[in-house]
Amino acid sequence: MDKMMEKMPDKAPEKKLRHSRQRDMIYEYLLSTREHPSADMVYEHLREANPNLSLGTVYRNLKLLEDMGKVRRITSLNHVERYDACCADHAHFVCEECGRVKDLVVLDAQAGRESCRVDEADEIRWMNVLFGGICAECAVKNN
Amino acid sequence: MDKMMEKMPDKAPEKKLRHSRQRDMIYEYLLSTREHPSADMVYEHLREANPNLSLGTVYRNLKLLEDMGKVRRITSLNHVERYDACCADHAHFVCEECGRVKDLVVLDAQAGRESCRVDEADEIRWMNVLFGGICAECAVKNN
DNA sequence: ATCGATGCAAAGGGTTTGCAGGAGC
DNA sequence: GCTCCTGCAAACCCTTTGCATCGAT
Repeated sequence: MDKMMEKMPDKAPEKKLRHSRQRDMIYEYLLSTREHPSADMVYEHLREANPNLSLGTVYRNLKLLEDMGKVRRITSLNHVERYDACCADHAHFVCEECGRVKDLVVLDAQAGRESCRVDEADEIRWMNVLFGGICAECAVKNN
Repeated sequence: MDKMMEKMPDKAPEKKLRHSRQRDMIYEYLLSTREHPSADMVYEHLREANPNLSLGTVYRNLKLLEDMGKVRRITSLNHVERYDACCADHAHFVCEECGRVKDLVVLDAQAGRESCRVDEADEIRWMNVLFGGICAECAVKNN
């Protein structure tokens, strides 16, 4: 039905990566910001210093970085993926109004898993905890 | 940046809904299944009995039902939204391989919220807890 | 010299929308 | 009969991809 990821059971042929300036820039930007940018936000930001960077390159490298486990994708709002360089277990809060994404500290990720009673036969590879609502800043603006 | 939801602070003009056979069918199907169908899956299913149903109608009604709070949207995998008629707090597990979405009982949703230390100034309207991995069925198939 | 990475632009694919005709009330 | 709703198809928009060229090793 959907064409899901076609990963072989964890032993992909893995062609070797070559070094690339663009990939470095993208990863460094993700490390430096806490705004959880979308591909387009990354593109717009880096393009200032690098006018002929292409959006396709941003997408390709974000996917590579994700496969390498250096970046994670937060499925957010309105069909736009947002990216985060920090891969530790933590949750997010999205504001429905301004789209801002905030990090949340998860006190006990293991407890979170357990509290959801995941079937032991299902293998969990990741968890994504997302809260939505109106952030303090927007609430003030709306008064 | 994104064109977020344009909801007035909770008192939208709200034009009155008229009854519609299509909307009933869609909602009833969502109530009857536990497979968390995408818009397209709803469309394909209902089209068997109703050959000139249109996909646009399915999307429009899913959005209406969501606004009415009768249906919730689970942001899932690969940019496909999936829908669920049950609006109680519960979590989901998506299989990366077959795309199946399973319901999880959340033992204590309030504890879940608290364990993530959401800023008190941010107003939470919903939460979405999603686990991903390989479901038992696919693990067997891959052996 | 090889082969991965890039830029560009076109194609994909899920979702939304404009419009004319049809259905609820 | 006034509006909302529907079907159809085109438009949208984020993301992916084909291709010729560039660049890392």
